[in-house]
Formats: sequence, C-alpha cells, structure tokens
Amino acid sequence: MQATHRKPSPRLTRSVEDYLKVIYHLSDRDGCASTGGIAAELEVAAPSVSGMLKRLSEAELIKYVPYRGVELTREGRKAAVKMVRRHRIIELYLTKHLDYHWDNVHPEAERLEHAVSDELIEKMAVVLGNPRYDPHGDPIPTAAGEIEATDLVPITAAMIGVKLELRQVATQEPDRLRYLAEQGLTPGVRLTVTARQPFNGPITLSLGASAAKRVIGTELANVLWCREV
Amino acid sequence: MQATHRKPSPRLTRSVEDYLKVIYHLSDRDGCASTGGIAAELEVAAPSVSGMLKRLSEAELIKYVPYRGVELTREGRKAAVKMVRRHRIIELYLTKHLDYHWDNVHPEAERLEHAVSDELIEKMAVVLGNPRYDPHGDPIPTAAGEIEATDLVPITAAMIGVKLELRQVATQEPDRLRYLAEQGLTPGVRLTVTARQPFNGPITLSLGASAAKRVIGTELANVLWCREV
DNA sequence: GACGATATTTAGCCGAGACTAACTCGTCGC
DNA sequence: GCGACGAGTTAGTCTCGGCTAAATATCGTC
Repeated sequence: MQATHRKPSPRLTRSVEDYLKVIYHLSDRDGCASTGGIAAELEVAAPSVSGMLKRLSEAELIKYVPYRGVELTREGRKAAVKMVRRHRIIELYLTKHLDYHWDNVHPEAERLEHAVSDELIEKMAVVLGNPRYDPHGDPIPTAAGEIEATDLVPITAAMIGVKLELRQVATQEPDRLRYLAEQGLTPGVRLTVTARQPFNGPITLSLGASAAKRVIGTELANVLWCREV
Repeated sequence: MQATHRKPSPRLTRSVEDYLKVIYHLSDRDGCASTGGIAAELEVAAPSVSGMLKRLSEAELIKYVPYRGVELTREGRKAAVKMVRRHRIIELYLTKHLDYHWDNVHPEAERLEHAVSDELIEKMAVVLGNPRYDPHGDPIPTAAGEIEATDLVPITAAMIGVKLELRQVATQEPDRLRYLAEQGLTPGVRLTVTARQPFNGPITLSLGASAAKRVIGTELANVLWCREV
C-alpha cells in the first residue's frame, strides 16, 4: 500500500548510482547483469554486490531473483539513464570548454556525475546546444529519459567496399583513444573496409576524402562501430 | 617516527573536507573553532563533532585539546585552503560561464568542490584568467595555498564622508544577495556613508557615480565590507 | 569557594557499504 | 541422474559518520 503512489526522490547515494549505471550498461551489452559482472565492473568483491542487490531490491530499483539475475525496474532504469545523461553531457562539456580530450575526460566525469544538480546539467546542455552525442559518439539521453536506439555494426562485421560512417568508439582506455585519434579514427569520419585478413587478422581501411589507408588489428577494430551511409 | 617525512595524500573524505573548511572559516572569523560552532555550521549533533575531531587529530590535521578548542595543523590548513580555492573558483566559473548568479551558486559549488580534480580547477582558473576574487568579493587562494590578507572594515564601522569601495559581501543567503544586487550593492561599487542613525539605526549611503541614496539596516550593513580608496 | 548553567565528551547504538571465510545453488559432463 | 565445479549467497566483521542519553568539565555568579 505504500509503494505505488509517489516518489519523493530522497537522493540516491553515490554507490547506488554507480550500481544502477553498471547494471544498465551490462544489461544493455549482454542482455543481463550478473553478480560477478557487476563486481568486476565496480571492482568490489562479489558479496558486496549481493548485499547491495538486496538493498536495491527493497528500494524497488531492481527486480532481483537470487542466483538468477537482476533487472532494472522502471524507476531504476530512469535513475540509470539520468546518470548516463549526466556523464555524457559532462564529458562533452569538459572537452568543448575546459580543454579535456576524449582520452582523459572519463574519470573526471565519473566523479562529477554524482555531484552535479539537474539544474547544472541542463545549463550545460543549453550551452552545448542540446547535443545528441558525446565525444565518443555515444548518444546522450534526453532530459525526459529517452535514448536513441543505436543500430550500428562493429567494423569487424562490415562488408568490404561499403561506405561507412564511424559513429561510436567503444572504449575508455586513454592509450587506445589517443592512438585512434592519431590515426584519424574519430566519430563522424567516413571510411570503407578495403580488405580483411583471415583468422581474425588485421583490417584495412580507406579513410575519408583523402582515401588514406589504415591497417588495424581486430582487438582495436572491435571498438569501432559504424553505420552505412 | 612515521609521521614526519611524507604525505601520500590518500584523498580525504567528503566529511573530512567539510570539517576542515568549517574549522578554517570559524578560526578565521572568531579566532578559534568550538565544538558547538562546528556542529551548528555543519548541522550535525555535537557528539558527532567530538568523534570527528578525534579522528582528525589522529590524522594530524588538527591540534585538539578536549574541552579547550581546536586548531588546524599546517597540513590541515593546507587542505582547508585548497577547499576554499576550489569553492571560489567553481563559484566564479559557474557565474561567468554557466548562467549562475551570486545568489544561487553556493550550494552547487558546495557539492562540486568535493568531486573536482586539481586538474579541473586549474583548467577553470586558466579559462577565468587566474582570477583573484569570487563573485562575492572573497579572495581566491593561489594554487600554492597563499591567500590575500583582507584588511576591510564593515560599513557599519566606516567613518562618515570617507570614500569607500565595496569589496566583499559576506552572506550566502539568496534573498539578501538578490536584494543587495537590486540596490546596486555588489563588489567593486564606490560609496560613501552619508549618515548613520543612533542605536544601531539604519545607515544612509551615497552610491557610485550617480550618488544615488540608499538606506539599509545594520543587519544587512554588517555583511558589507569595504576599504578606503 | 561552591553552585548552577552551558558546553563538551563518553557510552552505546545504527545503517551503509566494504571485506573474508564458509556454505549452497545451478549446471555441465558423464 | 549424480558429482564436481564455479558462480552466488550467507555469516560475521570492520570503518565511517551519523544519532541519543548520560556523564563531566568549564565558567560565571554569588
């Protein structure tokens, strides 16, 4: 009788926000989130996760069947998407206005996202012109909580010869990001796969207007998501 | 033998940062910080303060004599001044670049100051041109931890007829700040006290180039700090 | 110099969120 | 259909930073 009619939003703790965000991302990627997966992502021990899942479940932010798995409730998803919006707006703001780069902005955003108010996020969004993508090409959810469904393929799965646009770079590792930027592989660039070696061998790309060649290994190629143009 | 030769800076908690900052401000204002004063400022119960003071003392961030009082150590003061720098840079940044105003910027800065990195603060400082004062006229400590000694008098203590510059507005209350701004009483403005009613009565000011008159009560006048020009 | 008012500390408690050690469930191989 | 193994949970502990109630110290007053 007390659970259905209101939400005073008593401000979630930093930890809770982190768990929700990770559950959201893992569900998105793998279809579900496991205790072990969450533990690995947050770098905590598995029993800590079990404990938190129980609390989140009581707060009705997740649906949790022990030994089975975990799923966000509507409210939990809302909170998670809000964190994603915060994170991506902050990343974009820092790169556009405060001399951060796509390879070092992640940790700063990771801390700020728990401290900013809704008001500040919306002010940043206004200054940025209500942007739709962050520096890595990830879509920014709207203030209402809607997020664009991405329909991208990893470059490793693209057909040879098809004209592609690089849309998303799915890694946070500074070294890789720096290397990719040096190679001109940033969101928005046009490219075509011109060759692919067998047995997960390197992929050859033809890049942009200059048609410059690039050869990259599959490990790196797997973080490059494209769409046909 | 373990205390004198290094400081790995294991990153203070949010609470510790808050306590140090409050102790710094109270010592600055009253000459010393009492348990009760700290408790009132942080809106926690007195025993919570006692407990924290013990911990801070063990961490050698304060010198603490039970029942007597508390004083920052060199290291504690350094940490406190760093928080002051953060707070004031953030306040100025938000007002200059993100459409905040001096009457609503304080709570936002209060949360952000615990989340930002040194790097972000220095980037903000660069964008702001290494500013020396925040929106309320408070001096911003340097990155090295030096803070300008202010030698100001409250307008209630100023002599009649002397030309003054309003330098600092020492309140955070939104209503008061809004009212003062409406009256044109913001840092930098020139003014002269033209009359003062007895028994802590209102003070009459002549303001800026226009010589406009303003009458304000002592309570408000006490937050206006000036220097002779 | 004793007394009462006020400030402060101690004692004991709680919840969040982490940990390790030990137990249990689910699943896969035979 | 039974075991074994790995993933997940329970049990028990810890620290931080709050709280209330009760004890104690300090200080101003007579």
